[in-house]
Amino acid sequence: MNDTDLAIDFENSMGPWLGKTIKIITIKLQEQFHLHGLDLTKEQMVVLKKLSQKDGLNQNELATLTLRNKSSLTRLVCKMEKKNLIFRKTCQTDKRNKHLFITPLGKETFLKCKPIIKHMLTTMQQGITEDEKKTMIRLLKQIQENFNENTASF
Amino acid sequence: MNDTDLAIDFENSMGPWLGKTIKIITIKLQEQFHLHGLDLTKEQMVVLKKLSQKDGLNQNELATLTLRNKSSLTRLVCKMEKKNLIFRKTCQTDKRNKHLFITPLGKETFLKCKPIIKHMLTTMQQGITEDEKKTMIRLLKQIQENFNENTASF
DNA sequence: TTTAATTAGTTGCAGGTGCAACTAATTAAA
DNA sequence: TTTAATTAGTTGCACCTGCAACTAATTAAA
Repeated sequence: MNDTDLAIDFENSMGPWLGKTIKIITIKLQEQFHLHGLDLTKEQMVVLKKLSQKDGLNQNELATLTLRNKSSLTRLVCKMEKKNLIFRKTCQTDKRNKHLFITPLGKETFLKCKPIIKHMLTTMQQGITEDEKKTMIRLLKQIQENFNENTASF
Repeated sequence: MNDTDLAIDFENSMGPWLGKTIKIITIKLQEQFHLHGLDLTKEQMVVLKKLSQKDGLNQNELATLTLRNKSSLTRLVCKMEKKNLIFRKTCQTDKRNKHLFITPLGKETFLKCKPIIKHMLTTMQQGITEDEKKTMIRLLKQIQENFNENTASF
């Protein structure tokens, strides 16, 4: 195996570009939350979003939905519970499960997030056509499938 | 402002798709490092990559290059120095600066990374044409620019 | 029915992250 | 030249993350 075989054209690969882009988006989003006086992280926002879509998910389901380790999720929801954004309720038919519910404060907070996120997504899409956006999403889905399919070799 | 105004079509927005994709990539990459017996994080790999491209960068330069807070970078390079992947050298002409250099072990480690990354990028690109890849990168660049340009309003 | 395996969630440990306050070194200004 | 402003890097604090070992509850198997 010579040097040429190992050479990677990083600049023409999607990986690094994806990484840099998501980093910028994350920084800007956090900046906006702070600027609007929202004491909220991106991760907490996603939890609020998921519970807004489907209240009462248990921790395991939410961890799977958000591609998060269950231990990570435990701590995330602990903090959100302390901040009174959500609350936990042990399932009575199966006491292992803890269902998560969004509180009125959580709902209110998420409502405040929405225009910020909307502005974010609009800014992000400047100079990009609807078709290009659809292409982008299609390609991202393809990448995700590539990794799901290749669980064995990858 | 009614409910319709606040509605966001998350599933047809690039943001969430980007977030999920990069998350999967990160998990898979870390998995591969571990499977190949490499005691290395994605972040440490990126540092090795940057120093391979340009040895002797100072911490400030490297922080900017990697879109990382300088305090975060301090800790990252501390750990990498302890693992003997890189070493620090205080600049003699300006003692505030600390230049970073890759060690032989660092070089060797990065060399071991390369085929893994290459495999990763190849897998990622399955079912995606060269043209589509170029489109994707162009759109990602556009998104990055959108945020750079709109620093004032965003 | 008693035991074994599985499942949901928690906790210790190690790592990555940003912000703000700090030190030390350098440069600019009074 | 003495003082003030700037710059590079570090550290405390708080947060997010995964792995592995753990508890408690439930289900399957002997």
